[in-house]
Amino acid sequence: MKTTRAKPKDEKKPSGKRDRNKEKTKQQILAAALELFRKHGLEGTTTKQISQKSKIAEGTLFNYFKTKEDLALYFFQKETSDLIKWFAKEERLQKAPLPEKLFAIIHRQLEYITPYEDFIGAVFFRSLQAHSKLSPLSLESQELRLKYLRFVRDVLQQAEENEEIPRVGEMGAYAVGLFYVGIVMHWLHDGSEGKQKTLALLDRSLNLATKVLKKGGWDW
Amino acid sequence: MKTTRAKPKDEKKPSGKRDRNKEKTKQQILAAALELFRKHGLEGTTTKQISQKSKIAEGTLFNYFKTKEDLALYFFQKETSDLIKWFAKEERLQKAPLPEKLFAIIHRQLEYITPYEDFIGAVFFRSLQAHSKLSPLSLESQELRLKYLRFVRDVLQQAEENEEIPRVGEMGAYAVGLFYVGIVMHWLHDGSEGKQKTLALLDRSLNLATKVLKKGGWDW
DNA sequence: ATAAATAAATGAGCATACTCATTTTATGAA
DNA sequence: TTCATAAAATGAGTATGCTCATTTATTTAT
Repeated sequence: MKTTRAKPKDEKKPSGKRDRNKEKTKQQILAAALELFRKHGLEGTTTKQISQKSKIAEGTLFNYFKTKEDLALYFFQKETSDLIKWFAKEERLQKAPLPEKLFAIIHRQLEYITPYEDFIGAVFFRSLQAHSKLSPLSLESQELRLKYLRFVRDVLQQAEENEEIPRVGEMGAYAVGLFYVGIVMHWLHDGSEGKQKTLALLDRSLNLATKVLKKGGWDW
Repeated sequence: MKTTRAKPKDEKKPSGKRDRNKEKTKQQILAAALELFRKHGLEGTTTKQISQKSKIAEGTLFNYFKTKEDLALYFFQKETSDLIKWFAKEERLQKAPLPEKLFAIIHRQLEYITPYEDFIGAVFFRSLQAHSKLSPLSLESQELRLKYLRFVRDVLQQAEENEEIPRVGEMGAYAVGLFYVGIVMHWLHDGSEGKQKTLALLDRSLNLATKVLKKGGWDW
């Protein structure tokens, strides 16, 4: 095996063009879809438009993504993984007190989704639902949630170790996640300039929660 | 005006048959839809099936409900109004301490949705999203949310007046609503016999929350 | 009772998410 | 280079949610 001519750039696998094309096509689709979703929202974007903009046949789209929602879900996958990467680099933030950390994290998430407001309104809540066999989102969205919860749990664990807060364990991460859902809900309704109201709410509630936690009584 | 013959049963408006038929048809549709949603879920039920079962033409369905989701939303409208009626009759419960009240309320909600689990999985979260102009849910679901929040606020207000808890105001209702969302999320994932785990979680968290609230530090 | 006006029902037709049998393209072997 | 095989692209076809011009049923006026 691996007999014939040597290729200019060495590659682990004898294949090449195929994989490269595949990846390129996938990226084309994602770029086109995100652009269209941002401009016209989820329902306002047809798979035909996406495939045209990606310069592929309509059928091809479904070789890459099982459903249009799957495609939309990719946005949240990227959002989550970008968030985690970003946080890993923010050294100053790592040492900040917990409420500041959480504020920065959620604030960044809100900034990230800002250009996609309409789209988010239509998809965010669906991205939460898992299981229901009929929904094609099930498995992937499940994984996504877990990834996010793990990230939050790590942040909280650090605060536990620093004795900033008592033990909150898994449930703490779950609570923060739910809190985030509530914040996004508020954010979607928030008509104030620059969504100030949501940011104020975010700040107040995080401080309150931390104060309450510090005060103890968390005999879970 | 109002000249001609007198009708046997006096009616405010001269009309009659039309309104009665309309109401009957609406009820037929709702009954058929709920039955099918329960059996086959939301996606598993076609509008054709619903109209056949309702003995109407497919187009007629859309004279009564703008979209299939609208039809699904009716379930939650009924759930909420049934809940409110139920609570109004539960005199013993009215006098119970807050955590017990909230437990009973949420527990009843969970029991109500139990036969529709698959369906709920697909629709519950969508019913939360408002606004997004594209979603036909917007207005009605908004109203529904407000109705529920008002109900919870009243329950909390009573607890405030009895000095069971400090003032929590609007935000308290919002928090309970969000908590309910979290519970439903947990419930959907809960594979334990009779959803015991969710019920245990419900109990524990309500007690904890009340304890924390009583301890004070709620300088919102 | 009859006709005019209005409301409701109808179903053919449309748009679109998605499928699948067929065609095209890339790969490895001879 | 040539062929056989496997992967990927294709687009006509399908199912379904929903629209709308037309038909049918009910009410009001004469």
